Amino acid sequence: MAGFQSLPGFRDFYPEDFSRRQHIFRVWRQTASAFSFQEYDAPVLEPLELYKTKSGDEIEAQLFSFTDKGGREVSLRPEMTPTVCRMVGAKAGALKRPIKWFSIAEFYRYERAQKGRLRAFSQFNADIFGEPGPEAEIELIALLIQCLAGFGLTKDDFTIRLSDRDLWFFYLEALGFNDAQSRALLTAIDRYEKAGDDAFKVYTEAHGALDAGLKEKVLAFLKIKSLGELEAALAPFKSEKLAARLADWRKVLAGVSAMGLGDFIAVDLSVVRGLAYYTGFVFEAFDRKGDLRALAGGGRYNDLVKKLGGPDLPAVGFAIGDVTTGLLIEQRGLAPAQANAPEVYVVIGGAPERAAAFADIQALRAAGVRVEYPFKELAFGKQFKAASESGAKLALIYGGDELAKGVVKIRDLADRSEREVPRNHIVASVRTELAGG
RNA sequence: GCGGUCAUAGCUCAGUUGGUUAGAGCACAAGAUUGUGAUUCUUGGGGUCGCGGGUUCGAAUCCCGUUGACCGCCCCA
Repeated sequence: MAGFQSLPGFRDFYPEDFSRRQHIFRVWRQTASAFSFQEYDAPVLEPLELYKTKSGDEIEAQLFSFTDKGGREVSLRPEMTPTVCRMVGAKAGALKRPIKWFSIAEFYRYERAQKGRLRAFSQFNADIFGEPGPEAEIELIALLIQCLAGFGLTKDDFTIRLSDRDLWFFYLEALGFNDAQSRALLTAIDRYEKAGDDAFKVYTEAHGALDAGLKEKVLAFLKIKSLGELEAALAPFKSEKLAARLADWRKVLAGVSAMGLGDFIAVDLSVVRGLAYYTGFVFEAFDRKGDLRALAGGGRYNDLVKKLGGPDLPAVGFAIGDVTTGLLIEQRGLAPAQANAPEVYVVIGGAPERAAAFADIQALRAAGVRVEYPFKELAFGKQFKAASESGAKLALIYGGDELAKGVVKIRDLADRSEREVPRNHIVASVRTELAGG
């Protein structure tokens, strides 16, 4: 056993693990491109103050933060949102709207590792800046769905729960709660699913007993699971704010349905995300079977760019983690097999044939074909075994008989058929064969 | 930060009330097999039993500490 281990919550990516993660990244990147999002990246190390400004001083306990040799207080990035807000904020005037950006990056949090939660993990982040209307939510929710459906996951595997922090605030205001009371109630609502009635303790300790009738209304609102129920619940109120929120809800749900993704989305007002910086719609993606933690989460954060020193710029965004996504893909048997297997395995008769084989191997590789061959001289039987185990589709046979005739034998390793092709056409012949011939 | 379970080969694990040189399957490597692959057989490499200390004539086994993994709580950007 080696004297050193990786740090807790950090992972080594052996080739098999790496290719699993690459598959996840590939799907995310292709999907984001299809939605016409632009990729960016940023520093792994940022000023500690950036995260304290966004999340408060308490966040430091959960950061990989330290003082650098120049005396600067710094932190490994725990998330992308503050960074991307800074980047967009700095050049907001020069960027074409809508600003649709994504990134795939590794993040670091000083927390106790658990299933689906590590200290170093990767996330796909997608954000839209400069669009105040629900069109941005439609675009992002569709992207989120496709980022999971792209693995072969279906509406039976995951669901998007949609909620709305502003709607909650306006509703609680209409019921007569003040701002501080509403905030305490949202905390209770966030924990209600897990803690039940105990969730209201924080509220009652700070603001006194909660009127039974009002509590019932809050709980009824929390249990709303459809647009129809929401409309009915809001009907008695004559609030313009509530009417405007309802109009946005109709647009989002209609837009997502028109894309054929309506089955993936569920109205669920019990999701409020405990994060104070969200200002409107919030949404989370969950494993349907419920034995994994959240797959993805996001929402609208219209005040954050300004808070971090930029212009007043509306924004919506979400993030998906690689850890939980990987677990779900694994559980559903959707992991790809041998993603980077060679396409061609070259079987070489002996030393005299090696030079000819090398010339063609290099020509094929330069043409982009994935080619493998044995380093040492081996019996034909062993080479065919190795070819088969490599996962290659084709074997090219460079034997004395073939080279004397100026040909190469191509063997299809799946159906075991063979044919001879002229050596000077080898690249074109292999391409045709790989294309399905 | 708190509580629980666990740690033996690359992987999955066995290992008696403490007793000689710590085992199996899989995986890996070589040979049987000098022009055709999934079988079979033979052989081989690989472990200071997570690490440190203690008890004992003797520790993988018992005790203490420590590190790590997993599960739950807190938190979850």
